[in-house]
Amino acid sequence: MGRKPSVRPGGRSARVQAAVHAAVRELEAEVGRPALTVPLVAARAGVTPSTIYRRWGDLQELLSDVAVERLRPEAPPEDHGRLSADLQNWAQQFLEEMASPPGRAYIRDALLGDPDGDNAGQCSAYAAEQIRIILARAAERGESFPDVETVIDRVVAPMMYRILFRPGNLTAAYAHTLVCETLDESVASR
Amino acid sequence: MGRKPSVRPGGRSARVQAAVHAAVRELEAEVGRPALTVPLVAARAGVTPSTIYRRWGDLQELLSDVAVERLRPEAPPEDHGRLSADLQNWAQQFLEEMASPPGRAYIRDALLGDPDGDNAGQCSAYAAEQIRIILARAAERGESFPDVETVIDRVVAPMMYRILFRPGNLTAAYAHTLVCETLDESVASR
DNA sequence: CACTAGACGCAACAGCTTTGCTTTAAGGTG
DNA sequence: CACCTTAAAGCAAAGCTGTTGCGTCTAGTG
Repeated sequence: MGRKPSVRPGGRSARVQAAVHAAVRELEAEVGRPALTVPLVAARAGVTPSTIYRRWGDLQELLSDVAVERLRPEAPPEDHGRLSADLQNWAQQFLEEMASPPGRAYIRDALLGDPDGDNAGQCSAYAAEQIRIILARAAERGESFPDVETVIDRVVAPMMYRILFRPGNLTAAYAHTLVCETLDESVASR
Repeated sequence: MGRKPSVRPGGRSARVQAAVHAAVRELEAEVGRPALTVPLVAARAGVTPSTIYRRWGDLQELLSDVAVERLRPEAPPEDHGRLSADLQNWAQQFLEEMASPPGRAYIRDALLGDPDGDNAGQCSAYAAEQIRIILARAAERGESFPDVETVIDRVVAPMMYRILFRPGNLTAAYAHTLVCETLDESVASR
């Protein structure tokens, strides 16, 4: 890849990057995603279109970048004192966020303009990190707990699959069930 | 939506649809996906570009249609006489097909030009149907078996999640483990 | 302080996409 | 079977997007 993060961190390039990202977010809110075009974004950002084409390649890759940024969790998961509560809470928030129309749009964007699957990997890493934190807390408390991969396979993956491939029918109860099943088994296996 | 399947089934429309789909497949093999353009496809299909734009909207939606067609299973899953063998076999074939570079490309295309998530739903339905057949056979044999949703959550979803979000590291052994865990539990729960 | 290299601006061009209008053909009706 | 209605395809022109070569500028370097 070697395009996006290798930007000459402090200076003109950084300003351009920030201006373009900001322009995308503004215009997305103003005119809607389908009406976005590279020249439009460029004009808003005070940049020439060719700059965007050279740095990002096309609109999809740019949107992919912005989407990943938006999918980054802003804070570590809340601490409710118990693994089950932590995980239930996190899973339900995650589902709510990701299953909402804007959430879906971001996921799709992140996946789409992403030839190397780098941005998608980033999204997955965000979720994994949040889960790691939750499980680390459980470890400190002396609770038994599953490993990160198991939680991803049993909780995150099913939710994502449904979000992407089966629009509709996504309830908090579904997340609840997934977490319960995962934890029951992890306890049983000890 | 009301664009694709509502075509006036028999006649010119159908011929055009077939010609365009065929043109996409041919050109995809000849010049590669990134070089595909609407005018190019139109020329090969013996159609004017505006026809494609009016019927499909843009190249992505057209590719999405073609991709879904390619992801449709050609035959019912093989019968190996035992649920575990049937499911193991199917899961490994599925993973191999979907995780391959062309498989990934089709999945991405199918998801991409798909505003309503209609095509994605179709993909999911294909997999569900194959699983349903496998489980129905198990039922006939008197074996205990999980339900379709469970298999999707425990086997299909984790594979798809990894394919989409974590490029690399997809082995047949992974599919094997997923199936084993799913079946063990379903047996234990009886 | 001069130097090098990467990034942006500018401008022109090629090609895609859109759109109004016309023509064709499918399916229904008397 | 001929006619009528209507959806879809052809055509052509206009607008806009995406591409590329070249000159300029800024940021890091010796």
